[in-house]
Amino acid sequence: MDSLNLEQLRERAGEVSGLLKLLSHPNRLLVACEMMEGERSVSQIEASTGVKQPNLSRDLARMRDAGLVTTRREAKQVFYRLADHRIEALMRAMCAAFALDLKPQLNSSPSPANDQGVTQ
Amino acid sequence: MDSLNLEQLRERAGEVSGLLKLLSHPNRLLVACEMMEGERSVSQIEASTGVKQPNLSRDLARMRDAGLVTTRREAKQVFYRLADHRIEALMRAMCAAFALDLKPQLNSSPSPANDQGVTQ
DNA sequence: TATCAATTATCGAAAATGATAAATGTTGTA
DNA sequence: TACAACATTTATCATTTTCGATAATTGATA
Repeated sequence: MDSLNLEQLRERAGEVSGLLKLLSHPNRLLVACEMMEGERSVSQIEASTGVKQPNLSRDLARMRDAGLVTTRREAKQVFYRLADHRIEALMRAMCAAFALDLKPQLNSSPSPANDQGVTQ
Repeated sequence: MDSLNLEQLRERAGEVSGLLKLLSHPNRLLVACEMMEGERSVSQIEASTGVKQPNLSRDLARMRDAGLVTTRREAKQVFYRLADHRIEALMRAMCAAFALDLKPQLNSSPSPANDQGVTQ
């Protein structure tokens, strides 16, 4: 029960997997999570994630090209924000599935669904 | 609001992004979706997804190594099933986010959240 | 041993990655 | 204007990983 329509997914497999690919690297995943809190400048993201600027910029460009984020320039700084609410929804679901806290405060379930020891 | 705990994610970014990577290829995404309906033999998956056997086997091995699927042998055939309920939850959320039907019958929302034109 | 199912091995092409250097664009200031 | 300082982007490179395709191998059954 509760399975996908395979025919439908076949058509959109490229599109969907392409978006997933953008979240399938530690750096970009961190970047996306950082932007869950709202608009961030490149330097802010660099500082909080530790990703080096040139690579960060390249990753952000990929996300931008995919329509996942939008940008706004203010003086010297460029601010990025998540443009795709599908990604936000997906990330929230991801947090729930992988028992990642949302805001530091909220931590209802101790550690459900974390007994698989998955590595890569 | 509703953002991730960055510190926590940093520790698990590799683990989580590694699992996402397994869904970030059209073939493996289709394979995972096929298994949402239940246990499937390799030949069944090959037939329904169109992925050629050697590559399919390699992809299934990756998923197995990641603990995402488990196998059961019955005579000549090997049956695969999703072993990770986190992935199931994630995929259901993905369907919701990307407006992918669950079972062919159910199609409540016409096409919400599909106006971004994401390609990559 | 013949046959079917699945896995493993191998190959070349394409893409991703981290690192470094160079080039933009923007602002303030002499 | 010219120029320095800052933020970001683009270019480049070597290395690694991934991909599709093909061939060879293993495992199970009759």
